[in-house]
Amino acid sequence: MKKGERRKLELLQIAYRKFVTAGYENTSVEDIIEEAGIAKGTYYYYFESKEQMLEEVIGMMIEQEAEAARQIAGSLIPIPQKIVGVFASMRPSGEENSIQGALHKAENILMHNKIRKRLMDTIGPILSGVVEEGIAEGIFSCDNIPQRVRMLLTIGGDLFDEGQFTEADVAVFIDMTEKLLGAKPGTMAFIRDLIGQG
Amino acid sequence: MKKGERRKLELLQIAYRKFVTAGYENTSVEDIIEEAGIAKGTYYYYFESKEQMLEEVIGMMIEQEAEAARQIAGSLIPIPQKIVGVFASMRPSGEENSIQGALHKAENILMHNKIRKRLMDTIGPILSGVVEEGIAEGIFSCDNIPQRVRMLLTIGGDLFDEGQFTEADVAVFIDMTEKLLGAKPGTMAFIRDLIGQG
Amino acid sequence: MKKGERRKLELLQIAYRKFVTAGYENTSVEDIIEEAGIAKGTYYYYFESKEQMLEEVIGMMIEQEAEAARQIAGSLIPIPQKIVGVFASMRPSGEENSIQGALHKAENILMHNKIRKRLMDTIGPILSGVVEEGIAEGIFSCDNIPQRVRMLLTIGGDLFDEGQFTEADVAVFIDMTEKLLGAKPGTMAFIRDLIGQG
Amino acid sequence: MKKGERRKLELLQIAYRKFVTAGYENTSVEDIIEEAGIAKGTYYYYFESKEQMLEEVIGMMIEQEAEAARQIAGSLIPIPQKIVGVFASMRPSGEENSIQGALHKAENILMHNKIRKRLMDTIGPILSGVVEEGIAEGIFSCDNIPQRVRMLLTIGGDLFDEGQFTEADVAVFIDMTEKLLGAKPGTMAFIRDLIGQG
DNA sequence: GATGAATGAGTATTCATTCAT
DNA sequence: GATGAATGAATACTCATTCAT
Repeated sequence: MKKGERRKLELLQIAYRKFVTAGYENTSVEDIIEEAGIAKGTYYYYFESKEQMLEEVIGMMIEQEAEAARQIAGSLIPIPQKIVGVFASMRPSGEENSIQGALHKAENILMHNKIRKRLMDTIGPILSGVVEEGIAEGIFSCDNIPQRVRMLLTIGGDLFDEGQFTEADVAVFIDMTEKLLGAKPGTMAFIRDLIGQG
Repeated sequence: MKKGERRKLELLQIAYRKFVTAGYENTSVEDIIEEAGIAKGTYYYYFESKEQMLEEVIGMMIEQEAEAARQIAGSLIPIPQKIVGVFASMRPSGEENSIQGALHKAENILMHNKIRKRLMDTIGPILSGVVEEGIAEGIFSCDNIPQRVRMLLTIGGDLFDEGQFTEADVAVFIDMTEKLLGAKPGTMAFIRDLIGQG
Repeated sequence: MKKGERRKLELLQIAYRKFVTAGYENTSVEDIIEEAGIAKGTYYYYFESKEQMLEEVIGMMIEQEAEAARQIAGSLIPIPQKIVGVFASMRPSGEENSIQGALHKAENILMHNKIRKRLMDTIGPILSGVVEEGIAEGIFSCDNIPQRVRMLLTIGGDLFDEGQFTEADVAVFIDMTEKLLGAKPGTMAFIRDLIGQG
Repeated sequence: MKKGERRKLELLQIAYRKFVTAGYENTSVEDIIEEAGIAKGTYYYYFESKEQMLEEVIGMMIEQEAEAARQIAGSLIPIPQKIVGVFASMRPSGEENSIQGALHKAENILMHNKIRKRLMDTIGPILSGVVEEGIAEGIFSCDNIPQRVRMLLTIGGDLFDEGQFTEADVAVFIDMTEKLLGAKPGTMAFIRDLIGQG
């Protein structure tokens, strides 16, 4: 990695943290360069505009999550577990948990939505692949896979992103997943055990 | 209606149109008063701030849609039709159709999200009532009604609000609705006929 | 007192409290009428402008303090005590003590200065009278009485208005007062006992 | 001096003149940048806010006057002349005389007071030093020097800042200064000759 | 005496972006 | 690669005052 690339990456990471903490709109270019210790001009040497930087920041995030999802999809664990694993890969892990909360503050809707959309495009196909695999194995049985996957992702996002869901929510989600994919009742029941924190 | 009230209503309507057309953030107070032909001071005589005005604008919209939904829920049409009707009441009608498209431009996410949330709180209970009625009549059969209704609304919003959906989307939506509510296959099939425009 | 007069007085008192608490500039006409429970128009029925109201408020305060000073000057207590008494009459009493602190907040300089000036014009002559009386009695001995009184008031104001003064301040003040008025050393020493709180 | 520094200084000087002529509150940022021929953004590149600029303007003034006072205090002229010289250093000189008048217009109280306070803190110690020197030489004789100096400055400010004082004022001021510092009568009498303009 | 709707001039501040060096 | 001085459009909000009713 060249020197310039490293600096760009550093800027992206600083920006990511700021965007996600304070919101894209509330983070000024000034804020970013101040923390990075560089001059205004330097910033615009690396990025065309603030908005374009946002796209790169999001691209970086997405790529990480997509990579994790692909790993899971390609692994040897049971299909239902893969489904859940792919979902989980979309959720910020560890220390970023606090960040996730911030992602839902009113000021972050713009970023949140952009992420949502691109996540749908990237994770969607991966998940569809898993479902197809499940159909081949006889675990699932359904048509219109992309459409069903989209619904799954939509509801999953709505439910789990907020970080606030009840047991009833989970129960209904399990029920719906099974029915949507045409799985035997109980196929996805193990989800309930995975989700403790709520 | 008193003189002041009429003017306030007029301002709300102008703002509504602007917010929805150009986005909340891209509409300046200046824009609004210019069209209304009033002075800055007059604007602030009626509204504490631009943001508070947004809340009132949204409240106005919601109330209209909720009223329509209540009418439908209270009417004598078949339960499945009521479900669809309530959904339909959430969609802007007639001339506002062009507006609806705008509601999804990136600049409108803030407003869009505020509306979404409040719609969920207002329409949700009405829809739940209809589902309960359906259960009483033996048409539906399910538990955790509020959770299921929420999912229905989430997916419905995602699908239909954008104004872009395919036949496959509708097919899956019908399938999912029936399964989510525990209805006999075909119960909601008539939806397909209602939706022609896409 | 007619009805209108009573209302005007009430407004003056509300304004006085607000001006002195929050500062003249930070008190809007709105604030005043809100507390008084009257309409904008009514306010302007009683006062030409906000500034003119300030003059009336100050006039009211001054008149009260001047009256107290005149009483003391006309009483039968010893001359040195009269001097001190007149000084004391300028200081807000009792519950207004908290107010006095506020009178020195940056926001109140305008009002504070206006008061200072008018106090000088009103209390000055009264104090001069007392000094002349003291000269007649042989307690004091000096010329240019108004000038000396002015200095006394200036320093007294600077020292005591702030509410922050040390023993050394008082000692020097006593010394200076005696010398300025040509009194025997110790004549004003009793002041020290009067001032305990600081 | 770097390019940026020069421009900042230029802005400070323009602002100083405006503040002092028209008053701080009556001078808009617009007024300043218009005369400087720069853009809004440039102004805020150099100053965080208008208020912070005021602080810098005052700091600049104070530093000049303090420097003059220090020179006088460190020179070889007789002590009484030093006292007067230090006082004189506080008064704007030459062309700024017209400015001085303006400093007392009602609109300038805020600035005036800020200056007064900081002047007390800066000039006070210098003057105290001179008094101590005088005591060492046997010209003065007193305790509580800082307190006495403060009174001197307070009265001096009240008297001379306004630019309006009579012979009687000066006579009493001389008398008081001598007594306050414990000097022999006549020690400061030369002041009378220095002040001709009134 | 009293109302309250209407005015509109006035102002500080933000911030992404550019470009000569 | 890097700097940092300069830009200037954009904007929400305040408030004393007026006047028809």
